[in-house]
Amino acid sequence: MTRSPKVEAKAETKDRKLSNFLCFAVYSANLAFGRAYKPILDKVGLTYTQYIALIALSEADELTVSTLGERLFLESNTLTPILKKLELSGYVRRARDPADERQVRVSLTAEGRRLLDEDITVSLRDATGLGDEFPVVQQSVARLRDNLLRNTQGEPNKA
Amino acid sequence: MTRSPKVEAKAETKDRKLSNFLCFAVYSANLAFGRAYKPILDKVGLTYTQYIALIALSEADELTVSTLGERLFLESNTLTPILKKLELSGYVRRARDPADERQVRVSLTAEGRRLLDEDITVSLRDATGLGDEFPVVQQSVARLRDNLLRNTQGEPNKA
DNA sequence: TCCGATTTAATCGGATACGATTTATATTCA
DNA sequence: TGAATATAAATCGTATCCGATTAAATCGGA
Repeated sequence: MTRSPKVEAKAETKDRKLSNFLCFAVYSANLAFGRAYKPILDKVGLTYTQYIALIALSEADELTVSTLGERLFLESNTLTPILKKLELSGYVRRARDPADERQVRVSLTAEGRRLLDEDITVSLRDATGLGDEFPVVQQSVARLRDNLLRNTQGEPNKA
Repeated sequence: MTRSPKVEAKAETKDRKLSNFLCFAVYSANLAFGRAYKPILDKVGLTYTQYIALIALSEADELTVSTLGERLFLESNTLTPILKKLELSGYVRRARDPADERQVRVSLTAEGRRLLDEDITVSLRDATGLGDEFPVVQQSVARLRDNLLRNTQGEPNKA
């Protein structure tokens, strides 16, 4: 009943299914989240990423673009256009820091803070169907992210 | 030691921190995966999404664009440009189905199959740092995705 | 049979991601 | 001081995502 190495190799090949890929689970779950938020955010004229940026700002105001980017894992090339739209929508203020004109400080407007206080996405907590597992999954995925970033950072062409 | 409702409400407000958002965890983990794959996929001239599409095709060949889209949770508006690039790269074949000219059948080329057989992303399994938890997290995230899609499908303006 | 309804891809416009570059400001040190 | 360096944000080109529409092929009922 011992399986030969050849059979095991073949079994491994068989295992390469989409459903076995953690990256695909995360990829498709992210798409699902975006679609779940869409109808809710449409009502306030926000996109998914814009909403996430607002949440980041609710934690600490007057952040620079780079600091905000560190929290969101994004850089100015992605963030700047998003913040400009949020400014145009009236949810955010952008202003050059007088002490260092290179930096742009971003903060919520009263309108932006009011929107976040409404907590428009409460209903989605149930939609995840995770129940008590919710915080566990959250922790696992966050840890996964941190591990990936740490273990693949700065070794672009190792082998 | 009983906390007043006001205190609990304040605690809930505090909970609305970025790190506590499951959607943000998934969002940022997806970014992290994309960055982890980038240096590996650059060597074979593929993008993250293109690679995921190839994996879906490795399971079943001669899929129509819609069927492939069902597995990837994407539609032709996103998939068509990706498949055209994969065809241009030589990893995929696209052909109208003679039995129904509306449909386009997609299949791997020998080159595409050879690429998948190399299993170029083995090294990333360690980078997740999840160890034995790997399949558990995968299942949880997949379940999260399925729940979200099921619980938010077709009720675009419920309340 | 034939024409309207349906189905399938493809197209188009807007909004991210992101590598690479550019611009403006600040710092450093010879 | 002032030229080289460094830093922060913005810009640009490419590749997704996705809602809406279009074009082509098929189906279905009178």
